Amino acid sequence: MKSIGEIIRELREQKSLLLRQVAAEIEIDQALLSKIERNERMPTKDQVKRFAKFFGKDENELLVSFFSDKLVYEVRDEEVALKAMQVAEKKINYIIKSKNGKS
Amino acid sequence: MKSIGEIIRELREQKSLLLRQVAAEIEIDQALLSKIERNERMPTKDQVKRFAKFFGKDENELLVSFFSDKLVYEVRDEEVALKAMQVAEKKINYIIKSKNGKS
DNA sequence: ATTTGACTTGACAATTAATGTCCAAAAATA
DNA sequence: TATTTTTGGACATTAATTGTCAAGTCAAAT
Repeated sequence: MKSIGEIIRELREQKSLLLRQVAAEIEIDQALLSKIERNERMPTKDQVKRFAKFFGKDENELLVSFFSDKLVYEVRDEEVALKAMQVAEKKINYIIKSKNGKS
Repeated sequence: MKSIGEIIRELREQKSLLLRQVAAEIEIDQALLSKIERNERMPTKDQVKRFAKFFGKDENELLVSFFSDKLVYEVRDEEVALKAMQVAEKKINYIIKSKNGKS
């Protein structure tokens, strides 16, 4: 249940790399990477893909962390957060069904 | 499983009101209301509250529709949409637990 | 104690995304 | 066809997010 930032930091530490080294690879400012790792800034989708590639991690796995963080962020301090999330899930399910199984 | 826009349109039609009449009450441009009803624009949270009050609907009920729409929108055409939503729900649950039951 | 290297912080700039407005065009209604 | 309602689209405005830079903190090493 880790945030995208925590995951990235762990991956970096596992490889004993410095912020500036990873930042250079991903082509972002090291201050920005620092903020991303501490969840002070969200990376972009494209950056997440680059992290996945660089660290040899499954892209979709990281994208799930990334998007779930964004979703949580959207309703973080709303009273109806959980309910909204549950309804959203149903809506997504419905959309997916319409897309595929027409029958 | 209706969108916030559809709900608002239905409420307006049930009362046989014109766009301009409701728009005036809510204090928004009627073109904007038209767009909101057709999901071409999202209302703001505050506008949703005003709709609820004006139509005599439960505020939280409308807010759930509103936020769930926003959540869906965030991941609408992502492959990992459903998975991300499920993980987000778990994260929300976790956050709620931390907030309350400290045990 | 000073220097060095890694990381963090904060103010600000730049970019991107969303909402809001106006007016003309379309559609519906009388 | 005249009138009224609704919609479309371009543009303005505002808000939110990401990105940058320079200075600051902290710890380890010397």
